[in-house]
Formats: sequence, C-alpha cells, structure tokens
Amino acid sequence: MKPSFVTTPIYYINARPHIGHAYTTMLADAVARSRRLLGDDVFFMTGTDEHGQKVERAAQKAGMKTEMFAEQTAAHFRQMSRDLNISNDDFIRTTEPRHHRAAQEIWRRVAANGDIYKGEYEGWYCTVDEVFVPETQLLDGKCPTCGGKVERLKEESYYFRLSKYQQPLLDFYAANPDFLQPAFRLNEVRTFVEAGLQDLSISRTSFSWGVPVPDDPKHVMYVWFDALTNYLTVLGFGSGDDSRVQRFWPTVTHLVGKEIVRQHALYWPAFLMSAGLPPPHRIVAHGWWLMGGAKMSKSAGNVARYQDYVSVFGVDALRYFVMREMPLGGDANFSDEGILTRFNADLANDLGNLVSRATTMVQRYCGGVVPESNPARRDDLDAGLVARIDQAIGAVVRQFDAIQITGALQDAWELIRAVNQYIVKREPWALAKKPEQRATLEATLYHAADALRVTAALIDPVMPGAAERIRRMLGIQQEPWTALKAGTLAPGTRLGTIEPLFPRIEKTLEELRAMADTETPPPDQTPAAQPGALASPVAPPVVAGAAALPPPGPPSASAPGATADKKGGHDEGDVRLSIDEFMKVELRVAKVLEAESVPKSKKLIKMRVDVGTEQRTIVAGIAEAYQPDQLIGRTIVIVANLKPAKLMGIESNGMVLAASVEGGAPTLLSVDPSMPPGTRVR
RNA sequence: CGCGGGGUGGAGCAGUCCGGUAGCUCGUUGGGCUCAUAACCCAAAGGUCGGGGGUUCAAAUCACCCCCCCGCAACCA
Repeated sequence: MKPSFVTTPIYYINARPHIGHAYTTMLADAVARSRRLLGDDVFFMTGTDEHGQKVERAAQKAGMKTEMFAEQTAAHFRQMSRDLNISNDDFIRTTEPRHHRAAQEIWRRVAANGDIYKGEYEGWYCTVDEVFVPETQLLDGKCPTCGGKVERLKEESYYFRLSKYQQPLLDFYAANPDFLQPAFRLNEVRTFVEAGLQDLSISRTSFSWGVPVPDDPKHVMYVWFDALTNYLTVLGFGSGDDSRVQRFWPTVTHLVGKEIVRQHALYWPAFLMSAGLPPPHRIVAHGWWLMGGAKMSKSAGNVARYQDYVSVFGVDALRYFVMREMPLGGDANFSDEGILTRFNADLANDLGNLVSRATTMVQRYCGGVVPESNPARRDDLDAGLVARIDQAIGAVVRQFDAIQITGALQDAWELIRAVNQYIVKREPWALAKKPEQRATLEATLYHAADALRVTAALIDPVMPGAAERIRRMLGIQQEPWTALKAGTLAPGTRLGTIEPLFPRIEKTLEELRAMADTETPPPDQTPAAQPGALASPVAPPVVAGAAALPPPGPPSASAPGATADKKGGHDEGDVRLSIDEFMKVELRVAKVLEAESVPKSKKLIKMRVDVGTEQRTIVAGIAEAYQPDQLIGRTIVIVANLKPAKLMGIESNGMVLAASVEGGAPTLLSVDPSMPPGTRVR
C-alpha cells in the first residue's frame, strides 16, 4: 500500500475553535478518507500548539497553572474532532514528552549541521508588560500600552541560519512546482525568498513555557521551530523507533490556511533540509470564510461557531456545505442562506429524495429485495446510465486525487440528477401496473439501487455518516474505490430499514434567526455527532444566525451578534459604569484650526485643535469620510485626557469623537459653534 | 506606483494559463409526472462577460490604460 500522511496544522490554544479551525480539519479529514478509499496506507493527525508566552500569560490571568490551562483549552479542540466525525489517527499536543524529545532531536541535528548560532535579540523591552515593543510604536521612548519606561534589552537568543537556505529553497521550488497549491501562493513565497532571507531567532529566555533547548535549558524554543516539528513527532521521530518516519515521510499533504503558508513552505523545508530530511511533498493552502463578505472577527461579533450549525443541520450537512461552497484556495462566504439552500436543494431534494424514492420502490414493487438486471436485455437507457455511473466514478476519484473536492461533489451531483432523469424516463410506477413489463421494472430498480450504492461511496469522504446510512438502507458494506464500478450490486440483497436521509428544513431564516436568541447549550454537553440526528423538536439551539446573516441595514449589523455572544459567553456581570467612573473621561469642546492628511496613510488626518487652554495635535482615522478642508473651523468633541499614542510616527494627544457603524465611515460629533473651546461635555 | 484577490443573466460562482456556440447552482415563469422528503423531470425568459481604445479573421480569454470593490501590511486611541 502506498503511504500517505495527512495533517492539519496544530491549533494554537489561545482561542476556542471556530468555523475556520473546523473547516481545515474537515477538509483534511475528507482528504484522509479519500486516500484510504483510494487504497493508501493513511496516517492522519491533528493536534494543538500549546507553548509560548501568550498561553503562559492567559493562564496567569485565569489564575491557573499553565499545565491546567493548556489541558483545559486543548480539550475543546479534541472535542471538535469528535463533534465533526474526524478520523484522525493521532492527536498531538506539543506539551507532551514525545514532542519535546522530537523537537530537541531536530534541534540537535540542525545544530550539528552548523546552522544554529548564539546571538542577541535586541529590542525595546517594557518591564511592566514584559514584552518587546517594536521601535515604531514607542511614544517618547515609552511603552504605548502602559506608558511605562522601556529599556534597550538584549536577550540572548539562538539563531537559525535561514539565509543559508535561500538558494536551496529556490532550487527546490523550481524542481517542485506542485509543492504548494494553489500555484500563485508559490509565486508569493518565491518572491519573498528572492528578496533575501534573514536568519531566524529561534529561542527565548524571557519565558519558560516551551521546549527547553538541548544543553542550554534557560532557553526555550521559539514559536515555529517547536510547532512545525510536531509533524515528525507523530511519526515517532526521536523516540528511537523511526519506522513510521521511514514509511510516511515525506509523502505528506499538509493542509493549512493561507495565513501560515510562509511558515510551511519556507521555514519548514529549510529546517528539514538542515536536519538532513527531505521537504514535504505537498502543501495545500485554503482561503478564509467570510461572514457577510467581511472577515470574521470577535469585535465585529461575527465569529461563527461550528457547534451551532452542527446542532441545526447535522455534521454531514456542515461538512458538505463547506466542501461544496469553497473552491480550494479562494475565500468564500459563510451564510445561513447559503447553508439552508444547499441543505434543502442538494441534500434533501436531490440526494435524500432520490434515496427515498428508489428504496421505496424496491420495497414496494420487489418486496425489499434488490432485483436483477439481465445484461442481455438492457436497452440504451440502461446502458447510458451504467456508462454515466462509471464516468462519474472516474471523474470524482480524479477530483479527489487532486484535492478538488468542490469539483468532486459537482460531479457526484451530476450523477444524482442523471439517476433522477433515468427514473422519470422509465416511469417504474407505470411499469409496475403492467405485468408484461416486469423485467424492465426490475432492471430499472436494479440500476437505480446500484447508482445509489456508487453515490454513497463517492460522497463517503465528505459525508461519512450519510454514506453509511445509505449503505444500511441498501443492506451493503463499504467498498474501496479501487474496485468501484457500475453493476456490481448483488441481486438478492435485502434492504435495511428505510429512513429519511436529509429531511427538508421548512423553517424560514427568521425562525432560524430567532433560535439564535435562545440559550447556548452548555459547553460540555456532548451530543456525540449523530450523523443526521437533525434538529430535534426540542429547540435546536442557536444557529449563529444573527451573527452570520449579512446585515440588511447597517445600524443593526453587529449588535445582535454581540448580544448573542455575550449571552453564550462569559459575561463579567454588570458592565455599567458608575457616574464617578464616567466622569474620569474628560470630554471637551474643541475647534479645528488646521487639518491635513497624513502622507501614505489611508485613514489618518492630523489636526491642530484649540481646546481652550492650549492647542494640541490629534490624529484621527477619519480620512475616508472627510477631506481635511472640510474639518477646519468645525467645533467638535474630543477626549482630552487620553494617553498619547503614536500613529504613523505622529503623536496624537486625544481622540476625536465620531459615530461609526462597524466597517463604515465615521461621522463626527459636533456641537453648536457658540460653545467656546475647552467647554466640558458631560 | 506598497503586496495580493476580485468585478460574468436577479443571487452565488465556473470558464481566463492553451483566444473560436458564454456554462453551473439557486431564484423566476410555463408545462409534465405522482414512485418520492410540496420532492422529481422538461422547457422558457433573463448577460454591452466593470469601462476604453489595441493585437487578431475572431477577445470574457492576450498586451496596455482607466474605474470600482475586498483583503494584507503600515496608521481605526
């Protein structure tokens, strides 16, 4: 058997899993399942990336031991694999001893090759916040977040000689044009490499939550050096038994989001080359899910939870939707309308209804036993369908092989439509009334059932639950794609219990939206991914509705989502301010004296304003809505006692008040020009 | 000239590399059928392929110019 290693990225545990994580994982699962059906010996992994200062901090903030915190958040990702019916063979956590051993072994090999040297990482360090602050963000030499002092700090750090691999990488790309898909991504990476590579800082001493550097334990490995090696850890690298490394490396398909292409297509091959290992065979970069055309973000309140869609539509339907809707590489829109339409049109009307009508007729006209189709008596219609089935098998398998899952599903659905056409042309319900047509009736039902068998096999990687249910209805077992062809369903097979595969969802979007206002299920409730166990009559909780739906009118855009978020999330109780707290904010009337746009900036306008006692400079992000000339002479409201901030190198002393819809253009607040500058607003 | 993606019937997309009848799903309209989940099947309407000139016998597709969206980066205090 041909070895095939399939990976998701390991997910950083600073956030709960959302639709983006779910997508990568479902995509990888579909790839892994298709490889198995193609006869490959598959090893499929996913996992969590748990090291780094952010995790250490988050744990402190939560008042937990870092180990406990990591354990707890990693569990959400483990749960995600179960919820989504993921067939992973391993789940790696970078905090596991086996991973520490593997990462250290890679380090040693890279070091032995002379590619690691000790240097100094130098930068401005804020002792209060305990972070390095980029030079450009400094304010008067002070920390922009806390206003505290920063000091020039040199931290001892190990460096990886990435620069040495510039030419080897370029040679590798040239020799392996299919290494990264889609192809235009490889162009981007190549351009980046050609621009020249800096050596990479790969250790830190300023925190300790990481993999200790061999022979120098005050250092821990920094970000990607540690994380990327997980792909070898799961193969047993560094464990003393490298049989699986031998077998599966480098026949790997790394599924990644477009935001981490550089790490996988550049750092990772360089690390491997240095360690004397071959680079990975294939990296596949997918795009992002947009919500109502906009990027998902917590502040916009439009982060989709995969759980909501699973609870309303079922795992298979969610898997189908994302695979069908997003062609590889590009971005796509995630919307309630989209998934509802796909569900009813493709799953219920086309596939579900076909299964229903075909099995019902076998039940009714043939006593629930698959009849026979005499090859000698087949006519053109039969032969056409048989050919059509074989053609679909070839096309779908080819598409899966190229990871064109959207196309594979399109081809599978063309078959489904062809079967529906075949049934209508044959009119088995009419044949059943004429005893002399018995043979034709049986042939028709045989071919319809046979087509269902093939359909189940073809959708298996994307909808394993639905595929299995179709097989149970037909009374058959899973079969590999390698032997898949039309006409091999055994006559005499007794059907199982017939059940609706994907019952139509008659609810309107409004009703689905309304559900978004009901309670979120308790996070730990585990409805063990029942394939097709659709929305029970009991309130199927929360479609991310309000959040996911594109705003019909601007003003309410993000509000419902934010509300839902609060309800489902952890509210800290009463967030309202006391009057004293509010009075700390010093709002004052100001008059704009001068205004000019900040060069090279898109949004910023620099203004000189009169605040009564003094004049000061304020930078505001309103250039998309106002010309500088329009501002001069206006009487506006500013926050006068805000800490200064540096924007595009200009220090801003205060903040202009403006109303703005999420993502929309701001409208300045103004007061009657008769109010003198400096007047307090309260 | 910062980097990149995109603009194709009402909606969402494919086609663009390798020029030659503009394709798919949803929606709309009319018809057929009654096995099936008010499903299925057939047919029709609906497009200056963002704009402009250019190359060509022929341009959605190639080269050039322009317009407009959307990301990313640097700047939403």
